Amino acid sequence: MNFSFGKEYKLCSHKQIESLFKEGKKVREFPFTFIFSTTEMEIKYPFQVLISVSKRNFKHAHDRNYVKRCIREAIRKNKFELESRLSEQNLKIVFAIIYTFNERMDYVNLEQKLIKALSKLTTQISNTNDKS
RNA sequence: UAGGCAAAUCAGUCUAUCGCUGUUCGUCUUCGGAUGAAGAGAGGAAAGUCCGGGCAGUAUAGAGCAUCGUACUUCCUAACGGGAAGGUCUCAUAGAACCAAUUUUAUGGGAACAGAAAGUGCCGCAGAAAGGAAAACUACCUAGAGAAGUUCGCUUUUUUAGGAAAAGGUGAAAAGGUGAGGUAAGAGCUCACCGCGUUAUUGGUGACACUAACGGCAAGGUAAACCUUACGAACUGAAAGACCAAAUAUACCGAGGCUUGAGGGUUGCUCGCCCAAUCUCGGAGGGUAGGUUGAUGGAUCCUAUGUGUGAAUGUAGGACUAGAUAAAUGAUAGAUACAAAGUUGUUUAAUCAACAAUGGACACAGAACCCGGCUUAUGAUUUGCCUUUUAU
RNA sequence: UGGCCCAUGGUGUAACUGGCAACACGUCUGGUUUUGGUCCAGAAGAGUUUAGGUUCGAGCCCUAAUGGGCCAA
Repeated sequence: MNFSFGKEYKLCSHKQIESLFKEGKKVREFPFTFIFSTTEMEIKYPFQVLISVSKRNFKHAHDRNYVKRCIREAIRKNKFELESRLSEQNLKIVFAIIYTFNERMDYVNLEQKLIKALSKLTTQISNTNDKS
């Protein structure tokens, strides 16, 4: 299994981000908010992700960096279910993770929450895809 | 034991698993990359953005005014509002000179510390009077007039004119202080000592200091009020700038202009100067939204040594490649060094001490062109000084 | 990255050259009313975001910090 989580997974395109926030669908699962949409862009892996931690909730840069690191780490470990499901349906998506809580969490705690949230996201994606 | 001040040091280390961003080398390649190995990867404040400089672009024809900043002296520095050494003033504590005023010694702290005899403003309430010194509420003195008492000497009191600025009272502040003489009463009116000012000698690079003579004492405070004086400041800011690639609209509307100068630039203004015709300004629109560079070896750090009181600096030797860009150093598990408390054991009649084991903390905080400072945040250890409390 | 501004009762705002921190709404008490509202009378509630400094005296002047907001790109 490949645990790597490099630059290819990062959503960097300005246009994509703008359209994502305009047209994307929201899924809420405390303490995260997901915004996702499908894409026709040529990307290597089934998804690209954007992680956002608000300056409003964390004043200091080191706190924001810590939370982002933890989220990255958690996704890196738990991306397979999402990846496999997407490749089954031959879908490519981009999504943003927004951390909406205003306190730091332990990594263990955060990972559990994220797993739960990711599973919710996967079902949502497949649902919307079925409808369309 | 706790706190404060000053100075110094460190900001854990190792292993395993899975990862992140560059670099070098090898292999493969559809030349886009892929993959393996090696090695590198946040700070003392990276922070605040409070100053200064480098660097870059524009300008360079300047002058005056305005604006902003700095302000004891000398030095350090690329530069500074930073630092060093010194001077002066001031505060606290303790002591000395008989009280006071004032002076002085020791220790420790603080100072935005140029000018208030260039000018203007302000100084509420209180107070007679708050700025050219001025005035008489209580109280003092002299002279005139009146009243009452009388032992006919005078005493008390009212009022008028003057003297004086000493006492009381007001205030943050009433302008030299203490003592003596002097006087109707008083007063630097005079004298002694102290303080203050001016001038001069001497010492010091200088801020200033010492001494002497003279002045009789003016010149209240406020410049973190305007201001004056001296010195300094061209503007912009790496999202600067340079290059490559991609894309498009030398189109449309309005105003103005053609060397007799529209307009633009030059700091805010004035003058002056410069540029200026397929042009300038405004409007409404179209396209792009990538990459490379700038950009990490430097006013760098360490050691030795010379110069200097010191900040610094000369010489010699050695050391050092973070370079991300929706923004990299992480997560999990374990071990371990060092500090304190605690627990257990040994020793002991018991406690202390000693020894051994166990146990056991990481605060503040994340580079964004780079440096020098300042400020603020903060864990631990060591040294020195000061203060408080408790115990002996 | 660079630049600018603000902070005053529970809320929204005043306070001029430094000289007793004011107003409205709200709150509380009493009155009027059968009761509530309206109305009338009265009261409480702040030491001006924090810490220093200048000054006789600071909301105002100066310095530093804290929090909040805005602009350029």
